[in-house]
Amino acid sequence: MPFPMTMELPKHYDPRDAQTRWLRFWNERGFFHARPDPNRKPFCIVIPPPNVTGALHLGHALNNTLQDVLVRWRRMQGYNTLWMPGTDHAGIATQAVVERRIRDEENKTRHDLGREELVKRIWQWKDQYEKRILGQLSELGCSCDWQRTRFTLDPICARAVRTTFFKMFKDGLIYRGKRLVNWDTQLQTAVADDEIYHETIKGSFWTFRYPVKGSNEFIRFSTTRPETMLGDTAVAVHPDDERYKHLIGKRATIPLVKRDIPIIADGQLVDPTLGTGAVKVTPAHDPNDYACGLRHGLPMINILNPDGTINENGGPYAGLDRLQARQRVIQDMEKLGLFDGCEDRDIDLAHSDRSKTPIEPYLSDQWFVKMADLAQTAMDAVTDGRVKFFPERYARTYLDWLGEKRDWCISRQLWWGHRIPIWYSHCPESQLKHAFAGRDDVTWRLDEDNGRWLICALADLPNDILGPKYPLEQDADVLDTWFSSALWPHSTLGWPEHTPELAYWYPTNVLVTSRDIITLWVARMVMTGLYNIGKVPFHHVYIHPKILDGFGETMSKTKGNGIDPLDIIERYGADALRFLMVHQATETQDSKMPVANVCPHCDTLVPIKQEHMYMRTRQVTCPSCKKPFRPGGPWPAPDPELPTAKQASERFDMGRNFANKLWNAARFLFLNLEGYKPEAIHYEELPIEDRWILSRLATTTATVTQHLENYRFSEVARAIYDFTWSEFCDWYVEMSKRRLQEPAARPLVQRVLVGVLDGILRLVHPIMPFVAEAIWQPLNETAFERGLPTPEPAAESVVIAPWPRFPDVWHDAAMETRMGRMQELIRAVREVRNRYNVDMKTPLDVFVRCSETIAEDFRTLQPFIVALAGVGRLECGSDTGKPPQAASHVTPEFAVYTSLAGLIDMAAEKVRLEKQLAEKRKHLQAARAKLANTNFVQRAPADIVQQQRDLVADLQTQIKAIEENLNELCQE
RNA sequence: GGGCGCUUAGCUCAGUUGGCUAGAGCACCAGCUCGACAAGCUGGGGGUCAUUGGUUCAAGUCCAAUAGCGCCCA
Repeated sequence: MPFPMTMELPKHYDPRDAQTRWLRFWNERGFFHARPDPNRKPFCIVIPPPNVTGALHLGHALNNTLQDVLVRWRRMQGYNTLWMPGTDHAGIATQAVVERRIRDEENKTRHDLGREELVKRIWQWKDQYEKRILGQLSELGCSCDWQRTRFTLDPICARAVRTTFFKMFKDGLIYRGKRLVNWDTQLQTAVADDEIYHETIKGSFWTFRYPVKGSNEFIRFSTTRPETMLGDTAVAVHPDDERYKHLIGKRATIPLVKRDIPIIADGQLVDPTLGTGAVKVTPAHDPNDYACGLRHGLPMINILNPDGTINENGGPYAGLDRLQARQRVIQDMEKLGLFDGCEDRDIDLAHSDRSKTPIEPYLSDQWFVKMADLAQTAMDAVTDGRVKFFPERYARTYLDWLGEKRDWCISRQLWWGHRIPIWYSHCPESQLKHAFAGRDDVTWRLDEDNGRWLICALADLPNDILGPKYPLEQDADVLDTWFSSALWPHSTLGWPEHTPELAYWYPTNVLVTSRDIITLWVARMVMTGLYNIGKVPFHHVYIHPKILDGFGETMSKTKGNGIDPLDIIERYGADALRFLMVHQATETQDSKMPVANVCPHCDTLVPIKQEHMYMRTRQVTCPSCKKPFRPGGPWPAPDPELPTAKQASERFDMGRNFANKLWNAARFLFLNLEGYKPEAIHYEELPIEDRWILSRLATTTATVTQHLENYRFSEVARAIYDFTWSEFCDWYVEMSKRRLQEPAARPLVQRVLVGVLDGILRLVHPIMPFVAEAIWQPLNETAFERGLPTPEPAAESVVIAPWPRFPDVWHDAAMETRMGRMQELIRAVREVRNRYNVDMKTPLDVFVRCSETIAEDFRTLQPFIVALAGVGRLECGSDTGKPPQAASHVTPEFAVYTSLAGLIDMAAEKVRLEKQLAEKRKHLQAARAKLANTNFVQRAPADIVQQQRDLVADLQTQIKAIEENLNELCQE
């Protein structure tokens, strides 16, 4: 061996080793920490803060990988890059999880524990999960500035929340009002519309009668919720319904509570063709009735206590649970002879996502933010282009929702969250003026409904600040989580302080999120950003697809079809996970990810079936080793008898294999770098193959950069993968092998190999940072000075290496054509070899008929053709003939004859050629038909027409050649 | 009910502004341990681009309708 090995990498890439080693290195060097520096261009992303409710899932892996790709790329481009990490307290979700645990483990409610103790417990939960989540992000390779990690309840965020509330209150944007809310009687809080789900249950539809006052008549109506009769304040009929016209304006009596209510006409609420055509109206307990109540100015009678029992308005039914009350109401109406029957019916019933119990529509006091002006400013920001959505169509979701300008209910009856900074007092105003004289951090307004003061303050007010006679009472509720999330882009940067960070990085550059929170979160961030700062929070919003399971269902813990990113990292490596995430991030489609259980005994992947979901299957037998295991799922405890499977998906093979391929390409280089000397390359002096790979490298780099700019992540992954594997490894590395053995050629090919690898590592780093660094570091030891066209000392880490850019002139279409021809020739010979089962050790003689120019090219490339196709004799030229007993392959530019003396199967060869001939003739016919069409020739662009003409000529040549070959075969 | 997507090879997906003989990974078939890589190499088979109609010289790509699937809003 003329050149001894210099350095040998292990045969396989070891993701675990790379992850631990380089993560530590990056953190030690502080690459991810950023400080404002007016001399540099800023780039900033704030993380969509994950909930501390639970650990991260694959959706988070996708979301955060894409952010990290952008951040690592921009950092390499020289931007002073800040990725702000943090977590969200997720009010109701987290409180519900902790409450449920306490119920399960200690059989206690939050009321048993008390507010202080419950909140303490939730903080413990938060600490545990925040740590877990940040750890997961870190293992994923996220290059966040960990020193700046925020939490939506921490003092910095709290100050922003308080300041915003105060400002809005002062500006009259926050008010107290009644609202029909979705009441969760178990958790005893209102839940948002997006926190409920609908389920069809078997219910009943009862028909009753109310006597009409001052007549012998009755009015009949039907209901699925008889107990709400206690809160009825009207009976409505359709204004055009002849059956009831004479009753409109009269009154009916609710016998159970002896209340007289009007019979009203309402064309919106009543469909005269349904049921009896009369509808009881309970404005305080039904959304449609509520709207009707507003239209007609009806009283709204709340009949429920917060726990779902009937309150004092229910008269004799007070204290009963609503379902008990329902039965009593039915019985009592029956006793009165006013019950007219009951039928079964499927009812679409809203349930709380948090407690899984049925929702009660419930009229309660809540705090609201007026949306009219705020929403308009946020809409303007998108319509005038200050905020742009990628893909564009999502702007519509945003604008449609904001356009409704529905006031935002911001109060939640919870204990976990930002307490509403409002204190109540019944004191005379003079008392307030006296107590708060000269203070601009306190403001108040009269609550006219209750005749008391609403006092809002920036800092907590002591209860006795108004003196012993007027103790202050703070509102018990907390703010909607989204209120603090809405401030995230500026609160994390230190607002309301005028921090250098805020001045430097706000507005941030892009928000990366999923489409389901465009309205809840994105819209509100824009509103508050504009309101507090006067500038949009970010210029771009990139909406990425969702990852579904193999059956097209969203992954969730309850279904047991989710995958823990750490399972994937452990099995395939973080790079593999990241690569797949980027590869899946296409513009339009959600992507399905079939999930499998990994047999804990033999490591076989056993696909999850739909019937396994929701823990319906407790035991699966491995089809391979026949041993039983428990499928992965949200099991409450380990099974003492059965091991539980981890989950995986074969889809990640692609990423793992790619990382390994890149690793091995590097491994090959390291085995061949002995004697490497950095030196500038001179493009004009390079041989074809070098110019070709540089052309491909330059093109790929430009393509990747452009796709990144447009958030076309999938294309980025694809371009890098194809270039690295199908061009660099499959062709250039193979071609380099002989040159490395030639002392004269070796220095140059080493430089190009190193230079291209260096470029690949930089391109791949945002997607697969660990493998990139794991190669970059040893490369720094063997080839510290490198790069094309002029070598330079390498950066100490690929993380801070400059993003590649190559001269435009390197892109050379002609060179790519020439190499393409060589590849086709080699493939043609290989195909013959495979077909006749001739191994590579047996050289085949090859004859090529082609133009002199092409022949010259082939002669130049002859060493490669010989090596890669296993060619013995190679003859090319315009008068090269077909030897006897040869297989042929015809292209528009050349015909290849591979000599198969003694091997050829004439009949099989003939069949093959005839099949080809038929195909070519078919295409020729199609192309001719096009050209025969005068419209085509006249109206299509000239180059397209010419293209067709060329195609016809090519096909004719090929057909002629095939025909000749066939003739000759027949004669042989 | 309103809106937004999707339907391309057995599976999972690409296919930028209409201009190819429609691509990839996995799976499948055949061959290969040659000092980068079997997590690999070489070659192969496999598609009425959901259906119908329209626009166009030209449609997987644009328009409309139909069917199925998904999401968001009410």
